[in-house]
Amino acid sequence: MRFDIIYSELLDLYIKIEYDARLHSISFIKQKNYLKQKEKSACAIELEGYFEGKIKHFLSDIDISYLSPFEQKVLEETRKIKYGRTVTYSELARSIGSSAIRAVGNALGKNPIPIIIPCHRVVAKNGIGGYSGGIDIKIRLLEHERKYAFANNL
DNA sequence: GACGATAGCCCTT
DNA sequence: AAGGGCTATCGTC
Repeated sequence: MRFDIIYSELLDLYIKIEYDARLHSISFIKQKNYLKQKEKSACAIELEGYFEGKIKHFLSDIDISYLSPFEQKVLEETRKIKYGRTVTYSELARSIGSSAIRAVGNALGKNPIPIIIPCHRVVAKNGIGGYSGGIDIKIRLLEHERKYAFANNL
Protein backbone atom coordinates (compact mmCIF):
# COMPACT_ATOMS: atom_id res chain seq x y z
CA MET A 1 0.00 0.00 0.00
CA ARG A 2 1.31 3.43 -0.94
CA PHE A 3 0.13 6.89 -0.04
CA ASP A 4 0.32 10.51 -1.14
CA ILE A 5 -0.33 13.70 0.76
CA ILE A 6 -1.66 16.81 -0.92
CA TYR A 7 -2.69 20.14 0.54
CA SER A 8 -6.07 21.76 -0.09
CA GLU A 9 -6.28 25.52 0.25
CA LEU A 10 -10.04 25.34 0.03
CA LEU A 11 -10.26 23.18 3.13
CA ASP A 12 -7.01 24.27 4.71
CA LEU A 13 -6.30 20.61 5.31
CA TYR A 14 -3.93 17.97 4.10
CA ILE A 15 -5.42 14.99 2.35
CA LYS A 16 -3.96 11.53 2.58
CA ILE A 17 -4.59 9.20 -0.32
CA GLU A 18 -3.97 5.48 0.18
CA TYR A 19 -3.80 3.16 -2.79
CA ASP A 20 -2.24 0.14 -4.35
CA ALA A 21 -3.47 -0.93 -7.77
CA ARG A 22 -6.72 0.78 -6.88
CA LEU A 23 -7.69 3.64 -4.64
CA HIS A 24 -8.33 2.54 -1.07
CA SER A 25 -9.01 5.53 1.12
CA ILE A 26 -8.92 9.28 1.42
CA SER A 27 -8.67 11.00 4.75
CA PHE A 28 -8.47 14.58 5.97
CA ILE A 29 -5.59 15.42 8.25
CA LYS A 30 -4.57 18.64 9.92
CA GLN A 31 -0.83 18.20 9.75
CA LYS A 32 1.54 16.77 7.26
CA ASN A 33 3.35 14.25 9.43
CA TYR A 34 4.77 12.40 6.51
CA LEU A 35 7.44 12.88 3.91
CA LYS A 36 6.45 14.37 0.63
CA GLN A 37 6.28 11.85 -2.18
CA LYS A 38 8.38 12.42 -5.23
CA GLU A 39 5.82 10.97 -7.57
CA LYS A 40 2.16 11.58 -7.11
CA SER A 41 -0.50 9.07 -8.02
CA ALA A 42 -2.96 9.83 -10.79
CA CYS A 43 -5.57 10.23 -8.12
CA ALA A 44 -3.58 12.90 -6.29
CA ILE A 45 -3.26 14.83 -9.53
CA GLU A 46 -6.98 14.51 -10.16
CA LEU A 47 -7.73 15.76 -6.68
CA GLU A 48 -5.49 18.77 -7.11
CA GLY A 49 -7.33 19.52 -10.34
CA TYR A 50 -10.61 19.20 -8.49
CA PHE A 51 -9.57 21.78 -5.94
CA GLU A 52 -8.61 24.14 -8.75
CA GLY A 53 -12.09 23.76 -10.23
CA LYS A 54 -10.74 22.01 -13.32
CA ILE A 55 -11.62 18.39 -12.69
CA LYS A 56 -15.32 17.60 -12.44
CA HIS A 57 -15.31 13.84 -12.48
CA PHE A 58 -12.82 11.23 -11.47
CA LEU A 59 -11.44 8.31 -13.41
CA SER A 60 -9.53 6.57 -10.62
CA ASP A 61 -10.41 2.95 -9.92
CA ILE A 62 -11.63 2.37 -6.39
CA ASP A 63 -11.75 -0.65 -4.11
CA ILE A 64 -14.70 -0.88 -1.74
CA SER A 65 -15.15 -4.63 -2.11
CA TYR A 66 -14.74 -5.23 1.61
CA LEU A 67 -17.89 -3.27 2.47
CA SER A 68 -21.30 -4.88 2.81
CA PRO A 69 -23.41 -5.25 -0.36
CA PHE A 70 -25.78 -2.58 0.88
CA GLU A 71 -22.97 -0.14 1.59
CA GLN A 72 -21.42 -0.76 -1.80
CA LYS A 73 -24.75 -0.15 -3.47
CA VAL A 74 -25.23 3.13 -1.64
CA LEU A 75 -21.73 4.32 -2.50
CA GLU A 76 -21.93 3.25 -6.15
CA GLU A 77 -25.17 5.15 -6.47
CA THR A 78 -23.61 8.17 -4.79
CA ARG A 79 -20.89 8.08 -7.41
CA LYS A 80 -23.49 8.79 -10.10
CA ILE A 81 -24.44 12.17 -8.66
CA LYS A 82 -23.15 14.86 -10.97
CA TYR A 83 -20.81 17.66 -10.04
CA GLY A 84 -22.58 20.57 -8.42
CA ARG A 85 -25.83 18.65 -7.94
CA THR A 86 -27.32 17.33 -4.72
CA VAL A 87 -29.65 14.46 -3.86
CA THR A 88 -31.50 13.82 -0.61
CA TYR A 89 -31.00 10.77 1.58
CA SER A 90 -34.51 9.62 0.75
CA GLU A 91 -34.04 10.09 -3.00
CA LEU A 92 -30.83 8.09 -2.85
CA ALA A 93 -32.58 5.33 -0.90
CA ARG A 94 -35.39 5.20 -3.42
CA SER A 95 -32.99 5.04 -6.34
CA ILE A 96 -31.50 1.81 -4.99
CA GLY A 97 -34.97 0.44 -4.33
CA SER A 98 -34.85 0.75 -0.58
CA SER A 99 -36.75 2.65 2.07
CA ALA A 100 -33.90 2.41 4.54
CA ILE A 101 -33.30 6.13 4.59
CA ARG A 102 -31.36 6.18 7.80
CA ALA A 103 -29.33 3.16 6.84
CA VAL A 104 -28.26 5.14 3.79
CA GLY A 105 -26.95 7.84 6.10
CA ASN A 106 -25.06 5.22 8.06
CA ALA A 107 -23.53 3.75 4.93
CA LEU A 108 -22.42 7.19 3.73
CA GLY A 109 -20.82 7.74 7.10
CA LYS A 110 -18.55 4.81 6.35
CA ASN A 111 -17.45 6.17 2.99
CA PRO A 112 -13.71 5.44 2.89
CA ILE A 113 -13.14 7.60 -0.20
CA PRO A 114 -14.80 11.01 0.27
CA ILE A 115 -14.73 13.51 -2.61
CA ILE A 116 -14.12 10.75 -5.18
CA ILE A 117 -17.27 9.13 -3.85
CA PRO A 118 -19.10 12.43 -3.46
CA CYS A 119 -21.06 11.80 -0.30
CA HIS A 120 -21.04 15.55 0.33
CA ARG A 121 -23.66 15.79 -2.44
CA VAL A 122 -26.18 13.88 -0.33
CA VAL A 123 -28.18 16.22 1.87
CA ALA A 124 -31.21 16.10 4.13
CA LYS A 125 -34.58 17.10 2.70
CA ASN A 126 -34.67 20.12 4.97
CA GLY A 127 -31.12 21.07 5.70
CA ILE A 128 -27.64 19.94 4.91
CA GLY A 129 -27.43 16.67 6.83
CA GLY A 130 -24.20 15.42 8.32
CA TYR A 131 -20.64 14.72 7.29
CA SER A 132 -18.14 12.46 9.01
CA GLY A 133 -15.20 14.70 8.29
CA GLY A 134 -17.00 17.69 9.80
CA ILE A 135 -19.88 19.69 8.41
CA ASP A 136 -17.67 22.63 7.41
CA ILE A 137 -15.89 20.45 4.87
CA LYS A 138 -19.21 19.49 3.31
CA ILE A 139 -20.28 23.12 3.08
CA ARG A 140 -17.02 24.19 1.50
CA LEU A 141 -17.09 21.39 -1.06
CA LEU A 142 -20.66 22.24 -2.07
CA GLU A 143 -19.89 25.94 -2.36
CA HIS A 144 -16.82 25.17 -4.41
CA GLU A 145 -18.82 23.01 -6.81
CA ARG A 146 -21.59 25.58 -7.13
CA LYS A 147 -18.96 28.09 -8.08
CA TYR A 148 -17.50 25.99 -10.88
CA ALA A 149 -20.53 23.93 -11.93
CA PHE A 150 -21.38 26.06 -14.95
CA ALA A 151 -17.89 27.15 -15.84
CA ASN A 152 -17.63 24.91 -18.91
CA ASN A 153 -18.40 21.24 -19.45
CA LEU A 154 -19.96 18.82 -16.98
C1' DG B 1 -32.24 -4.70 20.79
C1' DA B 2 -30.24 -0.08 20.21
C1' DC B 3 -28.55 3.30 17.29
C1' DG B 4 -28.23 6.54 13.13
C1' DA B 5 -25.29 11.87 8.30
C1' DT B 6 -33.84 10.81 7.84
C1' DA B 7 -38.55 12.31 7.33
C1' DG B 8 -43.07 13.67 8.50
C1' DC B 9 -46.46 15.16 11.69
C1' DC B 10 -48.07 17.46 15.64
C1' DC B 11 -47.32 20.10 19.33
C1' DT B 12 -45.38 24.26 22.25
C1' DT B 13 -42.85 28.65 22.84
C1' DA C 1 -39.53 30.30 12.94
C1' DA C 2 -37.35 27.08 15.69
C1' DG C 3 -37.13 23.19 18.43
C1' DG C 4 -38.88 18.98 20.93
C1' DG C 5 -41.42 14.46 21.03
C1' DC C 6 -43.25 10.44 18.55
C1' DT C 7 -43.32 7.11 14.93
C1' DA C 8 -41.99 4.58 10.67
C1' DT C 9 -38.23 2.34 8.49
C1' DC C 10 -34.07 -0.89 8.08
C1' DG C 11 -29.07 -2.16 7.80
C1' DT C 12 -25.17 -2.59 11.31
C1' DC C 13 -23.00 -3.85 15.39
